[in-house]
Amino acid sequence: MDTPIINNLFTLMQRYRMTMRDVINANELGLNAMHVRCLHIIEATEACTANDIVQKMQRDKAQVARLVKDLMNLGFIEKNASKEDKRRFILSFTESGSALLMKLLAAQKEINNSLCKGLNKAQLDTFLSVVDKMSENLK
Amino acid sequence: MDTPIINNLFTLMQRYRMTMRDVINANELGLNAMHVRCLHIIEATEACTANDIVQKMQRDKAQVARLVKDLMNLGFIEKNASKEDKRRFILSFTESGSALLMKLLAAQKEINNSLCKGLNKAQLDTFLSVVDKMSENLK
DNA sequence: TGATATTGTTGATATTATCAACTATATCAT
DNA sequence: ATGATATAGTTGATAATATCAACAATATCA
Repeated sequence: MDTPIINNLFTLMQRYRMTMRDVINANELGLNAMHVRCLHIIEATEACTANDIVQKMQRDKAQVARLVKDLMNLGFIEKNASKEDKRRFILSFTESGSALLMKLLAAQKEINNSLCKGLNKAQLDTFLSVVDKMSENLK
Repeated sequence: MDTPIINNLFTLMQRYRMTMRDVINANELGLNAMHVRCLHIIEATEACTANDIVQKMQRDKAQVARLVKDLMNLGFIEKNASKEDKRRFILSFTESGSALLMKLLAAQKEINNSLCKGLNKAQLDTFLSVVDKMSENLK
């Protein structure tokens, strides 16, 4: 049996997680990789709610609720009930959260750069379209 | 910030894990996804040892030791000390393990097919080389 | 208005991952 | 040959990630 494609992906993801963990540990915060992903999503999403994070990360809402709670307890974000829909809470950064975010964005960019080193645009485009097609195939 | 490539990969891996879990549950054994990956590696590796699995899965040896122990307790594999090096244990399938493997290989193949549906060889080749290059970049 | 759906929280638990300490065996340099 | 160092594997402790079910509050729709 020729080893399935997915194994190469497992290896890549493993390496990525380790790289990410090093960065996070280097900054010595009470955070893990999923917290960081949440922060990035909150930043990138207009009036982000917990449910937005659920959609974008494709994770269970229970998991997300806990990550958000942690981030609030750590004082990086706060939530306010939406005026249009009181079930929703809009997430936003505190001052210390914004400061943290700056650092994380810089780190993320650096990781992304080293990830893509030696690859040209055509390769990356093909890669991305294949990834998305595969996700679609499994939906 | 354009969302980093890795997010698309996270989504894909998540979908893959869910697909895999469905298949495994359908087989209704005391196994999880990592057990299944171990079995595949044992099958694909001549005189496979725990350390081979560690290398190929890029996981901690403690984690692998426990997965192997589970598989033995479930009666799917057995281990025998290598004659050349008594620290090593060669892993092999029991009869019921072989039977299980047949089913898992079929399932794996099916998943792999649906994963690659609608993608041509050139795309898949580029994809794989990019994945490997990225792994290399993070090493 | 009542039935149904959505958003988010919590409890319980399973799965996956990490690190350190340890045993046994092997290897290597002297 | 012996002692130092390295490797293979095990176990304990714990952290990180994920899943499912039950629930409260609010929204939507017939």
